[in-house]
Amino acid sequence: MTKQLPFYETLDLTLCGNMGRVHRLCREVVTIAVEPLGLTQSRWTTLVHVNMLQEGVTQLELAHSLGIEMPSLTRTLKQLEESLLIVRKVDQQDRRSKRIYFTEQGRNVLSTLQEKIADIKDQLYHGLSHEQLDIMAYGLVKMEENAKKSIIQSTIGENLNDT
Amino acid sequence: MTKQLPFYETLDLTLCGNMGRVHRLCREVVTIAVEPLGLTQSRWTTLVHVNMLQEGVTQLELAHSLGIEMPSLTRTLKQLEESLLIVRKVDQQDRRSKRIYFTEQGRNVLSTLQEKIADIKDQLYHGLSHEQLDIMAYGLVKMEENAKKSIIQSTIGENLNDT
DNA sequence: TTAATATAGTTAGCTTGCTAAGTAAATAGA
DNA sequence: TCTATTTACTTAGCAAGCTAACTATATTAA
Repeated sequence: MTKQLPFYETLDLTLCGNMGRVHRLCREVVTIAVEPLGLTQSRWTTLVHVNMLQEGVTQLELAHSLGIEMPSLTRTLKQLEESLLIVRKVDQQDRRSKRIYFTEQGRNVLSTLQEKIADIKDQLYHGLSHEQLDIMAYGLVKMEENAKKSIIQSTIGENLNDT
Repeated sequence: MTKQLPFYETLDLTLCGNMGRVHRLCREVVTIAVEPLGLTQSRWTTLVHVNMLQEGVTQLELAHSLGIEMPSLTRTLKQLEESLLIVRKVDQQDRRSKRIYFTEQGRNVLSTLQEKIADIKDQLYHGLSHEQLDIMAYGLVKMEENAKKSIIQSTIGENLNDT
């Protein structure tokens, strides 16, 4: 009833391609839903994470939470600031870092956004049990660990070649 | 032993972000490994799919298999052709379509590529059972279906507004 | 047979990830 | 205290996904 496809075999050929495709599709679903708010994928994701980590978060903390690099975040924050949804304030304790705050308008957009996301979540996970979703989460975390380990080892290999 | 994270809760906030991150990381692992071959992610993925669907496949069939749109594929094929790994021949039965074939050099690259991918697959799936991987596959397929259904419904909604 | 529509592929330009290299502020060492 | 290094962020430009709009060929209908 639950199993269906030989994942191990399927991915033998396409590796992580399936994940990329599903990711693009899910992203598209949300983007269609939030289009009236003038939000693209990177913008709505960023708003959700700012709220999750609390206002006043630094850009570095935010980038880490989103799993993206600083330059990618810089661009998105610039766009959000231009749309008057957030403001960036220099931290007076450490004037290198900037902290993110919502504007009034930003908070309104966030609350509409969260309602829409809740609806979509139900649609996307339809037909999957909490148990199955937990196993998927475990698998994703495991693969992320494995990938990072592998990347680190490649980097060490490079450095050895330098000497 | 297997479960660990509350996926359902985690994704409540970040939705498909986890998938995107894991996808980017896995892609990076392969890209590092195949860099000596001068292949980027889109190029090696395309080579693997051409081989999977057999030489002589049309661009449309290939795009569908890769889960990407034609313009994305056009660019990648152009690069692969410039690197002398494939050739595109106009189908004489239907002169609109083009069929893809490997060059001698392309076949050599493919075989090295496949060895490397097999190694990486083992690394990335390390610590996951076939059963867990099957559940992940099922979940991905299910989410893909759900997402497509949702996108179709949005499109219908748009058309109704037009009348 | 000719005009209208559909299909395969291309081109142009957007989004959002990335790395490399730069600036300005903070910290460590001489 | 003054220089050197590290850190937070920015800028510039590449990679690879996308849509919209184009060309050329094939099909369908008048």
